[in-house]
Amino acid sequence: MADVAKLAGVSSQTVSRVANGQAGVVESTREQVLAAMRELGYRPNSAARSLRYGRFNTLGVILFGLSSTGNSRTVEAIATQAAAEGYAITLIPVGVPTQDNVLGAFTRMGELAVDGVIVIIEVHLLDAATVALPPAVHVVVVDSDAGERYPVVDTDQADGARQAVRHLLELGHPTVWHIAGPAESYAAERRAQAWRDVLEEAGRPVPAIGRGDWSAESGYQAGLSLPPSCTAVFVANDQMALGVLRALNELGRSVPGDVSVVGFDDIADASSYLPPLTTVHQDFAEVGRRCVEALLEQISAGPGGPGTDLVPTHLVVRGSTAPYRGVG
Amino acid sequence: MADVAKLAGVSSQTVSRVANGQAGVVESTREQVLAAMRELGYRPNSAARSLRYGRFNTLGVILFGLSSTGNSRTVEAIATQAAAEGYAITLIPVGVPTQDNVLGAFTRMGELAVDGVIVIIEVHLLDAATVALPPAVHVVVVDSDAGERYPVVDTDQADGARQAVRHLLELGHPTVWHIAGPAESYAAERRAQAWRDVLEEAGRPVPAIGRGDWSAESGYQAGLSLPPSCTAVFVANDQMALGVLRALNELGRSVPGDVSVVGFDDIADASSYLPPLTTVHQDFAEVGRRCVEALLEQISAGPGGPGTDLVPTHLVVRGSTAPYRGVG
DNA sequence: GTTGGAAATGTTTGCGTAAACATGTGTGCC
DNA sequence: GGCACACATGTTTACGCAAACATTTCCAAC
Repeated sequence: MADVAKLAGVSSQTVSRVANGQAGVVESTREQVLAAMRELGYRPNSAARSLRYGRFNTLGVILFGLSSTGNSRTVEAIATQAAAEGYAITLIPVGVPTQDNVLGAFTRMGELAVDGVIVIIEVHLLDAATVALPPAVHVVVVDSDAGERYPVVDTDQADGARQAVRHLLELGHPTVWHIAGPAESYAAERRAQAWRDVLEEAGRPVPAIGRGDWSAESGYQAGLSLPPSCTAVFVANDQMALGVLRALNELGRSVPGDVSVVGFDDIADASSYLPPLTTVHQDFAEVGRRCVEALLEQISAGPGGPGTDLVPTHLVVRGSTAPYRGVG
Repeated sequence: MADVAKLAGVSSQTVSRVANGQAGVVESTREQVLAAMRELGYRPNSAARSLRYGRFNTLGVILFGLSSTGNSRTVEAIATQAAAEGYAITLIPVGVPTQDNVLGAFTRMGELAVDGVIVIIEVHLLDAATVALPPAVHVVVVDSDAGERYPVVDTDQADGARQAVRHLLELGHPTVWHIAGPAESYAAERRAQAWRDVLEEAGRPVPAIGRGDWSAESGYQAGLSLPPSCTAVFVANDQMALGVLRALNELGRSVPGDVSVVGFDDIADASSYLPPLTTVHQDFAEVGRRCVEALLEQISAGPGGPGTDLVPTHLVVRGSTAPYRGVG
């Protein structure tokens, strides 16, 4: 900056004024400064800026993996929204979700140049990590049950699951099987709980639950274990549903002729499955948007109380569900 | 820091030494300082650190979208590798790939606190943006043809495509159709070129090319246009291949009985398609790893020359390809 | 011609950190 | 006992920027 000032024949303060577009600089001076900036390839040092202002204009995102589920779409929405608000996004991936790793991520985040943190992570791991999170850091949690400690933005998992199960019951199926996500996942548990609730409310038998790890392969394995009496399955995400479709195909049971299948997420590919998958649409973009909003609100206005902001879901009916016509 | 120093009854310099784990601090003093740090919830200000050191320990990643193809896996690998090296990742998403937006991203990146930039973006858009990128910023490009200006890390697209097409020819198919990605994509063009080359070398007819936009839906559309004479298709990515499988299913042609299909990417779901997809495996993690390595090398040792670092691919044979048995 | 005041520009200062240098404080050796 | 030397700790300074305050310049009104 000093070099620019010297070349333009002005003080560094004037350079600063020009750089920030402040008023009170005469046009001719401004021109000279801009010319000098160009000549020297000057760009402001954001570290010094941050130091001066006490803010980084950066948000941190702690997450497990981008490959899984809709995480990547949420992150993308967060990044887009943050960019629109003049913030950058810093990613802290936690490879294997051990407690140590999560603690490490929080510690690292504490040392990072961020004004706030969005946590996309299962909360039981968060418990232990809470201690490590500096109290001054603002936090918003996605998809978790931290409602008592932090603001939470979440998809309305329970409602989506209810819609899915009711849809199958309305088609006449005597009951609905369920292939859940990992037991450690709060989202998986809520979907499973809603499934159970609807069945019990309707006075239907509650079949044994299946489990997968969100991957198509695990859905395939779980699908192979479905009994012949099963005519309707609610699968906790689309990728596992893909595996279930494959399993049913190998078992010689047609979808939706013999078995109806509903997924969850409405990923882009779901409409191209064989058959196109009936599934629960999640608005990942909206979740990301609200996260950023809530976090910025918190940063500017101080910590808002905990609480949960639910983003609605809706069922998308495609070709994988059909009326009940008896056990094949 | 000053508060910590006062509480511990030492100078701020000693606090600094403790914080950085430097030698030359007696155990008892160190204990006191650490205690004071804990009590005050002290955490070092990274802006000041960056200002002092002239480095940010942050890498920027410019990209289109995380939802597409293997981008998210590459980004994840980049983030993981960077974290291992003590660097954080800042994401700069470019929503719609217009030239303006790309320029904007580069400008923003120039103002951001990053030591280097990894660009995951088509290079024809990069051309215009090059001007805007400050010369002092280190750059590594992924999956593009910037080989003459920047170091490039890339999957060996051409070799992967060759393996795919040769596999189909070896199965006895008279020729191989191709459904390519968007024409603007360099990766898509290289895969298409390799497909054409292999057919021409083998003296086979080169059918008209199909096109999609990488999405399953576009693959479905392209798949519907395949002529009855087609017995083998090489699809430029797995998601489009999923759409092709659906199209062939609707057309009443069996895979692999009537038509063999090969994809590209080997995404996790591909093994659960109906039938499980034969595809070209890309090592996204390795690409991410090498990117970070190359960039850090550049940062520490000065600009390495341009050039391309190719990550090998290999064919994974599953259930979607079978020997030729005449036109169904 | 002087004076007042607004506008343009310059100077000082501090943000939090760590390198470089300066100052203690003790230990061992002659 | 005195001296040298190693080691622990304190003081000064600069990193790049911008707020706060200080100064200069210029014009208008009398």
